[in-house]
Amino acid sequence: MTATILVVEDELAIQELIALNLKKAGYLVLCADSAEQARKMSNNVLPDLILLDWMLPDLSGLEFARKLRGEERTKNIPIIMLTARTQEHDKISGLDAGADDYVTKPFSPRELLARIKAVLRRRIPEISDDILEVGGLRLDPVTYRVHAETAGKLIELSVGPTEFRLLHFLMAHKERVHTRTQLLNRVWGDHVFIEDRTVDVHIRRLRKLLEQVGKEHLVQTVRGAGYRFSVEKQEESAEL
Amino acid sequence: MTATILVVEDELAIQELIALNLKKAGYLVLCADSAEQARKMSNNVLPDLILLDWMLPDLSGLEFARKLRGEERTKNIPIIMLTARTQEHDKISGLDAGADDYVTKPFSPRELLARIKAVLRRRIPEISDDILEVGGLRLDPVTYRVHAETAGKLIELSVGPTEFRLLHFLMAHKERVHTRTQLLNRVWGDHVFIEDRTVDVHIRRLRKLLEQVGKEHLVQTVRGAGYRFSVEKQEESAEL
DNA sequence: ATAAACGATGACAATTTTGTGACAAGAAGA
DNA sequence: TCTTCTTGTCACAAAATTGTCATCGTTTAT
Repeated sequence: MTATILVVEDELAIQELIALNLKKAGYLVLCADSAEQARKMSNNVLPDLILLDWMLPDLSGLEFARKLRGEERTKNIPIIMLTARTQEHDKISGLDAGADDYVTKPFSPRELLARIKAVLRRRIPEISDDILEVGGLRLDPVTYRVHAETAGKLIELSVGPTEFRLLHFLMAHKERVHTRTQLLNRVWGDHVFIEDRTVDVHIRRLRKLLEQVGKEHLVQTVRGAGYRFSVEKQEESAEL
Repeated sequence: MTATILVVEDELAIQELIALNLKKAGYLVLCADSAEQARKMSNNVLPDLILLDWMLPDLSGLEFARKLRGEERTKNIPIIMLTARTQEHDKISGLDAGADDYVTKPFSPRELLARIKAVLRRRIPEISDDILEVGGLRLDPVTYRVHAETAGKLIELSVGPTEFRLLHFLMAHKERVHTRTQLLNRVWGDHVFIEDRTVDVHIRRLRKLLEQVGKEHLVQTVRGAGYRFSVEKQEESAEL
């Protein structure tokens, strides 16, 4: 559960404060006060999360984030941007460059910690190529096939590429509710500009497929939140 | 539980003394010896509490407090005034400017610490994604599910989005009374324009759900104050 | 005791959210 | 090129949620 966090911040007072906070919270902390130094550090140790100030002496935090995202080794490390600016366009370009979250100065250490926790918790393990078997469904990422077991018989479903990825993701993270935006980011990709409602349509298509084998209950709607792949029944509240 | 405290005090000896004490008590400390310096610091970091000397070289502590109160980001940070004067009218104008408490010099570190603790205790903690289990209820923010244990059986409740957030908040801050306005701010959001009474209705809906599993006693009314989620039984008012 | 304040409750209409079929643009393949 | 599939968006239908109100029951104060 302990994670290593790399703090890139050139104002030493702030750097120190953050470091203290993080250490108290049980994280391992690395500090750098420039992009160059940060680069060197991440050559040796790959942190679990990077806390990155927007303004750095040698390179803008934005550029640095882009660099990190560009390299295979570092591209999946979550980044939290620390920025003094509050303009909307900055938010967008910060997130666009791959920041997972951002915190504007002045920030409260308490809030920062909460966000760090949130990002780390959100960190979902990479999807592997393992065969997934959940709720009578069997999905094989290698052969791209989905089979359903109904009454002892195995039936293959013809799933389109997108539905396959969607189902794959949902099965890999079953029981957990995913917002439409999360699904777009994880299944379609981080940078797509697609309507949230599109997810609904694909969920619909997925359900249609699962209907053929009587498994449509596996994909559940959580009103106001998102969707969930779940083996447990969705409980009807007893009526009054 | 650890909090960040900004100490604004121009007498270095005192500043140091305070800082030492606070650090010993496990707080994170930032120091400034002028309003100007304090302002710079609060551009970067929002402390959980500000310890503010009445007399500063550049600006009176009073004015500084007013400034803090005037800005959206800082207006909710509790302030403890440190003053050498003991006149009643100073107390009043100090509190008027938004100080939550004040301590007169000379003070005992023990007293200062006690007051700091008291002020910080009022602070409402953040909500996290942890599973909450209270009074036979189990709420899981990740799966968006609420289960109740009745007679050894687990029953899932179908909770709507708002009731879910409300229940989440109440459970996260159990045993504490929340006014309707506080609930609106924390559950609905800060800037909504919704009637206070609406909270009643949602409390009612929540209770209705909990009734199904015989847990309606968990949500209690505190007349004239607000509502409370409590495991302890509501006391029968013993008359005097 | 009576009035005033406060909270509980049921009803309801407006709004929000989700389901669903259709469609056109594009991709892939023959 | 001509099909065939896939996919993102839209419009509308269906369903659930939610804020407000009117009313009623309780407690508190005068």
